Amino acid sequence: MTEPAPKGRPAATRAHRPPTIHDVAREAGVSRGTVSRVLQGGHHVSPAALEAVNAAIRRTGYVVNRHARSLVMQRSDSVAFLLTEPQELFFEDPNFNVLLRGCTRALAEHDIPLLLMIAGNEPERRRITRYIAGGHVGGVLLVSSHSGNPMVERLTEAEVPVVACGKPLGQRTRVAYVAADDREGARDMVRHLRAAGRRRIGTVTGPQDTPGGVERLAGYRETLAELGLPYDEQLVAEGDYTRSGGEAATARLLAQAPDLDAVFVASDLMADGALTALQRAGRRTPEDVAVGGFDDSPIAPSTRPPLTTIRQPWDRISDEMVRLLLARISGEDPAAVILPTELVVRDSA
Amino acid sequence: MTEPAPKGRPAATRAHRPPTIHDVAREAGVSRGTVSRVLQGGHHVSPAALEAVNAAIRRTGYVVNRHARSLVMQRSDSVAFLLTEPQELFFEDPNFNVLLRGCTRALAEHDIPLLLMIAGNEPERRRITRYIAGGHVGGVLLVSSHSGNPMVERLTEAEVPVVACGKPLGQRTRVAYVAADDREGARDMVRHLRAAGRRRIGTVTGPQDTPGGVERLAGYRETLAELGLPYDEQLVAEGDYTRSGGEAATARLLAQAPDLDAVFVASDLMADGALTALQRAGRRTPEDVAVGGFDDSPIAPSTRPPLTTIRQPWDRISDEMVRLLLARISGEDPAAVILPTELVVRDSA
DNA sequence: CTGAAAGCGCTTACAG
DNA sequence: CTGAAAGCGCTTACAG
Repeated sequence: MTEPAPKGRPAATRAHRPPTIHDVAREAGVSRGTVSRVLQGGHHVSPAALEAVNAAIRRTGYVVNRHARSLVMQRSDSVAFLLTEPQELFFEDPNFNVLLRGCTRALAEHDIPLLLMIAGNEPERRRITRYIAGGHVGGVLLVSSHSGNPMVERLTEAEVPVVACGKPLGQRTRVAYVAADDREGARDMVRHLRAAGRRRIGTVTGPQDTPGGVERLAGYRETLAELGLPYDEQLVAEGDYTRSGGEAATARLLAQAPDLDAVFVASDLMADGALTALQRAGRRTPEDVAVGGFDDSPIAPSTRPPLTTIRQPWDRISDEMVRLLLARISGEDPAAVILPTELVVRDSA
Repeated sequence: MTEPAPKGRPAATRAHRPPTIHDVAREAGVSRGTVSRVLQGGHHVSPAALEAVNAAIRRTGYVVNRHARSLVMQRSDSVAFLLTEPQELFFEDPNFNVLLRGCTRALAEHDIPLLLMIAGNEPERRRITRYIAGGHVGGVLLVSSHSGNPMVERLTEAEVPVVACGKPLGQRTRVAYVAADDREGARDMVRHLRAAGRRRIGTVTGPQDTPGGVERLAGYRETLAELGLPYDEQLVAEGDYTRSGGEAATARLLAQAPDLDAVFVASDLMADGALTALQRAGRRTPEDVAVGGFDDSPIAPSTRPPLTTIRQPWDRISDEMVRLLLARISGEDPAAVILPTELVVRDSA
């Protein structure tokens, strides 16, 4: 007694409907309400009923219909990974990959799907704001380091739980975030450089409207003072977290302070550019000029020479971002989590 | 007359519900059915009603609730981007970024959310299969080049529309795919090398269980024959699409055929490794040994020297993958789309 | 502890 | 062309 297939039926329509809560209820000899209670954690359910339902679920291969659930619960079970950096950075910087990978994994462990959203321009930002504010997403993992990002405020206004990667700068509202201890990491690197006998230590900073840009420079300054080394503006150049930006900044440094014997570069990608600039200038690394990076990104082991750097604990950062977001979603107040970094010594310093 | 906020209300619950189809209907003075018909494309709706509804939508700021829609339509409006490559490759190879970025953009233009899924091992694959087969996804963009990937068959079995990037090898079922013209691209590169005066042209291939590995080698062989150059097994080494794999394969080539004066490397990442191997061996590029890559990946302009390579049209590939998938979802039969490549001449050859 | 019932927001035959 | 009504699969007070 098979029904004739309707003409032009879309490929997406399944021939046989997957089992519903109704099938499970019948199979287990209980009501749909009881099945639902089991699904919600099994509270207020007798052991016998619980067992019967679980067995029925197994037999039928039941999987909850998330659309139905989201509809009645008035919220989505998915999480957005929202990237608001310019797209070249996303292409170039392996850190984004690592973070995206880590968050996908951490969410998968909670069986939560990740929606990738990239907001490169204002129309995109508006579209995405509308989508998220429409309640299609349970929470947002926000990657946007530059100060004054309009998305932070818009999402907060829409009452969507948000956790940022890195402390959002220039925001009036308090937002939960996870960050590595940038300042302490910078201090470790400068101490390492000094311990290796360097005295004229320059730095290529990140953009000064990003937390990493500000904090790593602060750590550099503090440690210089602590070590009794003078702070010299000629020894500081600002980069933009790109490889070519790092190369250019290092070239400026070399022109301003030809006698430098070490440079702390605020990201590995920029440090790779610094290596190129030094080679171009005929300086050997590390013999003439030692180079220290930041991130321990996937490129660090394969630069020439391999990069001494500060490891950001990306897996832990991902885990904590997801943990904080789930906490926010279930009503907890925002919190900040700062994770320790680690010096990784290779050949460049 | 504000209600007291219930204690412990989850942050995700909105204070004021977004407008529903019901609000729009009331505002426009029509029934909910008519509003829905307008939403579905405005067929069988009088111009007056259509206008009234559209105005009401604008006034209320109505956005369709996708959960409700998916529930009643029995299918999801989202698309999965499914990655089944080993994760190191995802970290290292910028092509994945470019493709992911392109697909996110192309889907965004259709207002379709992208779910990122990474299946690194069998438990993951099972979990993801269950999720997708559960109907939580309207279709799948599959990135998996290695032959015999179990996901292809499982997804086809689950009757989920699939479009692959690159021709899936060793599958019994026919699956839609989009690919660059690997063979023709390889031919262009070998011709270019020969035109530059090279006679002992080696090649580092991709894995021979991937379409790119097989096709680019085939193009190499054909062109050698066409040019009257002998095919010499000592001139061929297999790589694994990683930078270090390319370096190792090139070192083998150098040992087997010390007199080679050019090498066609089947990916830019491996070509970067090849550059390192050559430099280690004291060979200058391009003076002693010319190097041609494949991909025109983001790293190509910044290798040393900048890489001459074959451009894969990633934006078009993304567009076509999304177009094909949408066609599949609306019931069309699978198709294959082959896109032309382009020689990009820089300094390495 | 458990069942019956209402309702989440939408789409779609079915009559008119 | 249009409205009333049923129903998608689930959750959750409300009675018992």
